[in-house]
Parts: sequence; C-alpha cells; structure tokens
Amino acid sequence: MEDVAREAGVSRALVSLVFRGQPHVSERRRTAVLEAADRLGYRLNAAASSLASRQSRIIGLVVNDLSNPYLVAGTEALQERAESVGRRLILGLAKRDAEHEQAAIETLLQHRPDALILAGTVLPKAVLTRFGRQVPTLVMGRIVRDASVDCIAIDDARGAELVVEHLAGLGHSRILHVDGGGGAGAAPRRTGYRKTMTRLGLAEHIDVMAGDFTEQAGANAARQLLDRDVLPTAVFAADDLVALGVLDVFRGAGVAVPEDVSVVGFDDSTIARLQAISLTSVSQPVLHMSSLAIDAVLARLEDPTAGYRAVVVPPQLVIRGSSGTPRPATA
Amino acid sequence: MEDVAREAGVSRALVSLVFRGQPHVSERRRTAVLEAADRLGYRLNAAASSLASRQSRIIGLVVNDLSNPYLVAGTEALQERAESVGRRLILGLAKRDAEHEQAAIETLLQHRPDALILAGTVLPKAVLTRFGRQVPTLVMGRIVRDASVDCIAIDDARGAELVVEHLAGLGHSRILHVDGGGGAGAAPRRTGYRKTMTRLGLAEHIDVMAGDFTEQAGANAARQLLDRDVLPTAVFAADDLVALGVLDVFRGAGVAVPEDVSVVGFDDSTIARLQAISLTSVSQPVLHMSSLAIDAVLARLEDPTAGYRAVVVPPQLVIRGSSGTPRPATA
DNA sequence: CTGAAAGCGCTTACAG
DNA sequence: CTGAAAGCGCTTACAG
Repeated sequence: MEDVAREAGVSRALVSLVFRGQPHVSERRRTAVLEAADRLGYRLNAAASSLASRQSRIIGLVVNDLSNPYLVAGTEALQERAESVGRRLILGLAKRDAEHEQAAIETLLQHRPDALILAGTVLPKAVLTRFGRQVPTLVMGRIVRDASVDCIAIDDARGAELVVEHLAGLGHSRILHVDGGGGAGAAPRRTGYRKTMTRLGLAEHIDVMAGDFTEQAGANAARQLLDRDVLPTAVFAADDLVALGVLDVFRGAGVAVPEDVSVVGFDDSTIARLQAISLTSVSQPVLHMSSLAIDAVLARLEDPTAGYRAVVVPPQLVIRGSSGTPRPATA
Repeated sequence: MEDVAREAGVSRALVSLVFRGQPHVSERRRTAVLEAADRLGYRLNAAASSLASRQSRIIGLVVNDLSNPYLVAGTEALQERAESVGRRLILGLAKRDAEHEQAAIETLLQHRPDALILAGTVLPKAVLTRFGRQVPTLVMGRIVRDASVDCIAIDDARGAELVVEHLAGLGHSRILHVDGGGGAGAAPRRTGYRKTMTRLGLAEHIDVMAGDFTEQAGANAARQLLDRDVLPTAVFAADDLVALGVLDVFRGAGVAVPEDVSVVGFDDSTIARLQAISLTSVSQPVLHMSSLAIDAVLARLEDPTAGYRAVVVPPQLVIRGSSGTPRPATA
C-alpha cells in the first residue's frame, strides 16, 4: 500500500480510502491510485482489513447436506447475492448431525464472520441461542422462537396442508406421510399433515412413518409398505429425496405411479422437475428466500439491536405426473 | 490471548504454541491453556494469524457451474478433505464464463489463500499461467500443459474411447457425439470420439453436434436430430446434463431409449444413477480425485519449487439401461 | 518454558 | 486532502 501511494503520488491514507470505495475522493486521484495498484499488481489484504476494521466482510454459511439439490440451489443463490453486496461466503458443511455442525461453526467463527447463515440446521434451540449471542445469526428453513437469531423459512405446515388438500381433492383418503425426523421443517410438515387430515375428516387414515431427509429413508419406508397387506393410495414424502427413494422402490416392485399410488414430495428441487421423475412437490422459492436472507443479514448488521425477525414465505404446490386420482377398484 | 495466558498462568507465547498444536508443550500446561480458553470463550483470530504467519490456512475453490451435480459432489469431497488437514475452503462461483471466473478469482485472492483450486475452469492458458505464478494453483478436470499450474483430471480421451467401444460392441455404427464446447475436458472427449470411430472403421459415421455442459444444449441437439430424416442409433453426450436434455426431448417425442436410440453420458453423476434415468455413463472417481487434489496442494505448499505435476486418473464405464443393441430393422 | 520486542498490512482518528 | 501515530490480534525470533 505504501508502494502504491508512492507510485500514485498520494498518501497512504488516500489509498485506503479509494480501496474502501469512500466517496470524498477526487476522480483524478482515484484513477491514479487504481492505475498504480494495477501496475504494481497490488491487491488489498483481506486479513489485514479485517483485523484493523473489525469487519471481515465474510459471511459464514453452514449447509447441512449438500447432497440435497435444494440446498445446493440455495447455496448458489446466497453466494450470488452475497457477492453483489461485497461479501464473500466461507463454507461449512455438515450432514444433519448436530456434533459435526457445531464443530463446523466453531472453526468458521475463527474467521470472525460478520454474520452466520445456518441452512437446514439441526442444532437444538439452546445451542443456536448461544451462537446467536456471539454473532448475528440467521437460520434458514426453520423458525426458531428465540430473540437471538433471525429466521426465514417457508410455511411448512401450510405446504403440508396444500399437499393433503390436493390429494384429498383427487379422491384419496388413505394418505400416508413419510416424515423427515429431526430435520429442519420436518416437524411442522408432520403437524400440518395431521391437522389437515383431521380437518378433512380423514383422521382415521392418519399414518406417519419415521424417516429423515434422505433417499435411503424413502426407500426403507417403501419397502416396509410393500410388506403390508394393502398399500395406501397416496404417499406424502417429507422432501423430494424421500419421494425419490419411494419412487425407485415402487418402480422396482412394479407399483405404478400414479395409477397404483400417488407420490408427492417437498422442495420442488431440480430432481422433481426432471421429466423422467415428474414429481408433484411443494415449491420453496429458493432465489427469493436467499435474497431475503442476505437482506436480513445486512439489516441486522446495520441495526444489531433491532428486534427478532422471522420471515415466513408462502409455499406453492407444483402439480406434476406423480399424483393422480386413485383407482376406483381399490377403494 | 493475553487474558487466556493470565487465566492459565502461562505466557502469551505458550498460548500461541498450544493453539498452533506445537509438540514441545507439556500436557499439564496444554490442558490448562485449553481449559482457560474454554472458560473465557476464547477463539483464535484467523485474520490475525494469517497476517502474522503469512499463512491463511485457507484454500480458494472456484467452481464453475454448481448446477452440475458432478461438481457439487467434488466440492463436498474437497471440503471434507481440506477440513481433515486443517484448511478451510472459501468459495468462488462462476458459470463457465471466463470473465466472471476471473473476477471471482481476483476477489478470492484478497484473502491470500495458501492455494487455489479451479474446478472446471474455462480460462485460457495464459490467464491460468498468470495466476499460477502468484499462488499455488491446481486445475481440476483439465490438463493444462504449463509449468506454473498443477493438474488433475481423468483421461477424457480414454473415457470417450470406452463409450465408442461399448456402443460399437453392441452393434452401433451411426454414433453421434454432442460435444461440450469450450468446457473443461470437452476437447479431449471430442478427439477421443473421433479417433476411436476412425480406428474402428466408422470414420464415415463421425458426426459431432456443438453443445456445452448444460441440459439445454442436449435438448437443442435432440430437437435438431428429430428434424433429420434418420436418427443415429446412438448418442454420446459430452456429459450427463447434456444426456439428460437429450433423454427428455426423446421421451417427449416418443423416441424409445435404448430401443430406438442408445444414449450415453459422462461423469456418472447422481442423476445418471437415478433408477428413473439409468444412464450409461463414464465414471469419474470424485472422491479419489478430490483426495488427490488436496494431497497435491499440500505437496506443492511443502515444496513450491517442485516440478510440474499432472495426475491423470483412469475412467471407468458404468453400463446402465440407456444403452442397448440397435434395432436390426433400422440398419 | 518465559518475557519483551518487532512486525504482519491494514484502518482509524486527528492535527494541519 | 496529507502525514504521523496508534492499534487490531496474532507469530516469530531471541535472550534468558
């Protein structure tokens, strides 16, 4: 920086101002500085800036389960939005395992991120609170009722409601749910399913199988179903991966979808959209949510004392080929 | 750190030693320091370490096109391996566009990564050389003959050879290739196709359509094919996404796969493995390659003056349902 | 192992 | 705008 100042014939302080994009610098000197920097191949040292300014301009992102295409899309969108506001993402990966996730966060914090975004976190509320008190934290995909973290998620219960209403509207009554276990959003989806079944007079058909957000869980559930005397006419899977597992096993066993059984997923991930899969699914507007997430982080940085904020985004059902009317005969 | 030293009753220097995991510290003092740090909620400041030690322990990863499941798997594997050797990934995303990619690298370099990994780079050799001279750089998915960057890739030409041999072995002769344009590895795949066709006496059937590594490109190619008088009996797509685009359009047009046309992809991504897709594809051992990549980076850091290294990993063909014998009638 | 010192490359605040 | 100074939180090297 010293060298750049000399080369451009200005003071060190001015160089710093230019690189931070401060307004009160004359155009002449600004270009002189930038050209000098270019000639010398100078590049701001982010570590030094971070240390001196107490701002890292880094956002720590912890993604649970990058094998989920839905979270991949979210990561991509977050990265783009973060970049557009001059922040860089530093990545932590976890696999829906609280211990790993916590460890990932701990090391991320060594880089003193300005904020933390936790996508699909499986951490208990108490732990989230603790992190939230150390650094501005945003939880994506789950609503945590706690003043120390901001949240953004779709209305999972409403999503489940849309699914059950859709299936019931087609004439289904034996609608089974394979749930997402302790995953982010799994609980409200389960509750939404139960409530809507009850509201529609289908309480006696409520049937929940335990799962998690993996293809494996869906496959397991489907195999267990095949052992039963009678199949449900529709399966509502906790997410698209679960639905995929169900579809694969059904396909292998000669169960026709949607003729024998309708299958519905959740997330509207890239997988659901494949023509060969064509899965009816609840859409989460990833781009929109990612944009809101970065906005929320910036707002929080500007006003750290602002109140708790939770944004709930409405879901939308995307109907594709995997759901249809039940066979009249099987009723 | 001062406080931790006081709390543990040791010197600041000792605290630093403990946190850097240095060996010559007595067990007693080590635990005393760690416990004191825990009590005070102390965490090493990565920016300060980076500045003082001239080592960031950060690896900059630039991924072209996170919409490609193959590159996602690679990212995940790299992250895991990097973590196991105490490094953190800082992410840059590009979309097979040289300008964006270069800009992403520039800002990554502000964080002074110990090394740079470029996955699926589309940058011209001259630019790669320039970066390679500034920071240890590893190119994944493409072999660049340049002493300033290390490379790791599968043998793309051999992969193409395996595909053509497989299809020819099934009895195909009219084997068309939809290529990957300027994408990493596209050129050797194209060449491998041409050479093998020639070697097998099928030179007159060589037929290359221009594409890139997207579903869209595959769909476009398939649509053009449908306008022709006669379809090829097999399509070798530059990667799985291209193959997916081909499959979707064929499916929509009532072209049966593999009965009417066999389709083969490249990457053996998660998509190829889906039962509903069941795409014959060339497998790139992502986990293995990611592991080699981190090893190569570490080796380079230990010995910056070592010679140019390029590792070529052998590919493997995974045969699934999308390829079969050609219809006898159509010959 | 300790203790004191210098320095990494910036930002910040201030007098001019 | 300049110029000089202090400081961010570490690491490094060194004498003891």
